[in-house]
Amino acid sequence: MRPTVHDIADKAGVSLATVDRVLNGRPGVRAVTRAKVEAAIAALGYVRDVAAANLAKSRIYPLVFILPEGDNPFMRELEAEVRRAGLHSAAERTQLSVVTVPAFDAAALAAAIDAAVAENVSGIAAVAVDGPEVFSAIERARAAGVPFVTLVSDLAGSARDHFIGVDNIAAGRTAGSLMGRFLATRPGPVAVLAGSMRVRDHGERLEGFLAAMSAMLVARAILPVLEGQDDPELSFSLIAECLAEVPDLAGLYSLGAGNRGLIRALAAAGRTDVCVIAHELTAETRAGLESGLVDAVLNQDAGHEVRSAVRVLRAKADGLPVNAAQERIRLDIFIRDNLPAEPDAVDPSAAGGN
Amino acid sequence: MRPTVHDIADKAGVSLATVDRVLNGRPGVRAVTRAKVEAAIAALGYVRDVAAANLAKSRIYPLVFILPEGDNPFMRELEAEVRRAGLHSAAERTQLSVVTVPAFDAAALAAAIDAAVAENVSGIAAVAVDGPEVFSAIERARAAGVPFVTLVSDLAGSARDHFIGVDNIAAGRTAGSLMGRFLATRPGPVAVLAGSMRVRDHGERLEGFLAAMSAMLVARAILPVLEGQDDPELSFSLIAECLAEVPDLAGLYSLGAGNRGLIRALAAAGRTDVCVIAHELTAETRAGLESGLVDAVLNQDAGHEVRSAVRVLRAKADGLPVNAAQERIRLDIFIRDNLPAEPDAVDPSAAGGN
DNA sequence: CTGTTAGCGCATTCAC
DNA sequence: GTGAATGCGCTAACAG
Repeated sequence: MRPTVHDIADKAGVSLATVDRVLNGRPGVRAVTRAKVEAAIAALGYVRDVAAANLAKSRIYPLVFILPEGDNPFMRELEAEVRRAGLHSAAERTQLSVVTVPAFDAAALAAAIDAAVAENVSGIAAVAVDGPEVFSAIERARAAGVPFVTLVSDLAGSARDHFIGVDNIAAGRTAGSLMGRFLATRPGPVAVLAGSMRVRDHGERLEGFLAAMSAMLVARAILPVLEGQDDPELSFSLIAECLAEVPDLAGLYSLGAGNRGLIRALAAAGRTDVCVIAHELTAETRAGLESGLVDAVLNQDAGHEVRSAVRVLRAKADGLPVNAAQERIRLDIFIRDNLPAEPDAVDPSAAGGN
Repeated sequence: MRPTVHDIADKAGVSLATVDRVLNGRPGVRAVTRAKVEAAIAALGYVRDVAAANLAKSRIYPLVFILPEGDNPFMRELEAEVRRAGLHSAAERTQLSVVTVPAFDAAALAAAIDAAVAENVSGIAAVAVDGPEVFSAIERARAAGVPFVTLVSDLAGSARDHFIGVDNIAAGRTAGSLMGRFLATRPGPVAVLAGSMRVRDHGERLEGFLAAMSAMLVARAILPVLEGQDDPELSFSLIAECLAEVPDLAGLYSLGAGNRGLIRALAAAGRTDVCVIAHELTAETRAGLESGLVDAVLNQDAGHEVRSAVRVLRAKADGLPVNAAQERIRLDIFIRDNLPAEPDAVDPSAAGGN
């Protein structure tokens, strides 16, 4: 049987309470006593039974996810994953909630962060918008002792505890590399559709993409970036216009959302020959892959991200270390042939996750 | 607060023990009493606290993984992942062990299965070899009440409870599709290196690959399959010979192991122009991607597979349902640009996993 | 500073 | 058939 607190209490010749104090780094223990207990812990190779600990402290951790509102399918999927995780979050003694704010709006995000802090939550995860208000709001949260993680789009240099999302520069590079290989020697310029440069993920993806394209053997013109605000309508008109103006367009990299509009414009123009690479596997991009209109989709798994955020925030709330390697979010590549089965009805009894 | 067994006992006007009996489907309860309790459970929307339940029944579940021996890097990684999972398996009250048997040897596998059953384990996961001995051994295990899952390579039609691994036909199709796109209009035949047709995953990958290649616009000759027995030396000579005999070889699909030999042969011949697609991200294939010798690697995450196997076997042992959608193993595509960071030192404190 | 005690939600003897 | 009592490993009042 593996050692318990009792064993270490016996071995150290102290009481359970004292063991608990040193185990949890609480004050009120003489240095010598502490040393004895720590020696016993080490000697017995004790590891705390987290389940039992959680059971005993029937504390619950309210965690809030702040996401952009609107019909960005990936964000809605993220929201759905939070709700899904919420179904069996009781087991981890967390209580998940979602707050939505206008997209690309730093002031609104900052206000939502402050509100969450005022509500005394145990942790905040947010899709970061770049802006000074956001930086200071994050600082206030951390000053108030509230753990904070950025989700999907990072804000390096801020006070956030952790970033949960893919390496967006590598994502852009991957897109560029695939685009180059798929196009091979075929001539023609490449267009890029972004949402907004106010979120860093879009900027980083563009950076990686340009780097990879410029490293290709075949030099290729990259048209000026189109900013579609992640809006399907705006994206539709931007792409439609681009297709009309650039008849020899060879490739299209969509590094943000608004893909519904993009696909509609391509279909309307009957341009199945353009090599299209988009981000996030949603109903739209999946249909695009299946119909052949889209060639590859780069994806980050929303479910993984949500679960990772929960784990990290809980760890931070408890002052425990997080294993960075474990929490690294992978960049998935999907083509028509490795599409996962359609996600079917949610099963609340589901646990863990891969 | 969410309802507990006490609440339902009160509501139903019975004792804790009775509640527990109906909760766990144990006999010794009158139909009327059972109905009352079930009504209370439904009314309160009770859901069992699994952590507390596990704590109470301090039972442990010995699970055994049966893997092929030898220096197949993917199998060794699988083994390492089992040990890694074993470090924090105490939390799930499981005790993991690994048994290795000669590769592609149905009789040895069957014997190992029987031995595990004799040791009275709570569950078995094995990389299945095709053969009648294996079928009957699986049947004996199941007859003895021991849950059984196939890992990596399935044995559909057998008595196994579940298969944990990728859809290998889709994997082959993906390889074929990528190969076709990467080669584009470049002429030349394609070679296929397999391990052995005695494991179904290799057969299925081949099937998918051939299907995708034959669906390509550009017809292309596929050379007869080379069987390298997952052995680096044998694979080396087969590939070296092939490269010598087929100077215009355009592509090479390695659907099994032995990639160290393959890469060595390519490097020796200086054939960086051949489009190479291989399986499993190991030190060899990673180096191949980085050096440009390998163009794409299809991967199944060994860590995910091990954790999935543990979850499924535990669920089966407890008679609980498994969420098939949750346990689906994805096929990862890696190219040079989306390679994950080198796995660093293992952190035993790590939990869960994505 | 340190120890005693009573739970957390559930499973399991053992009586009745 | 059913119920009372005890313990799983840990935390948290409350005493000393």
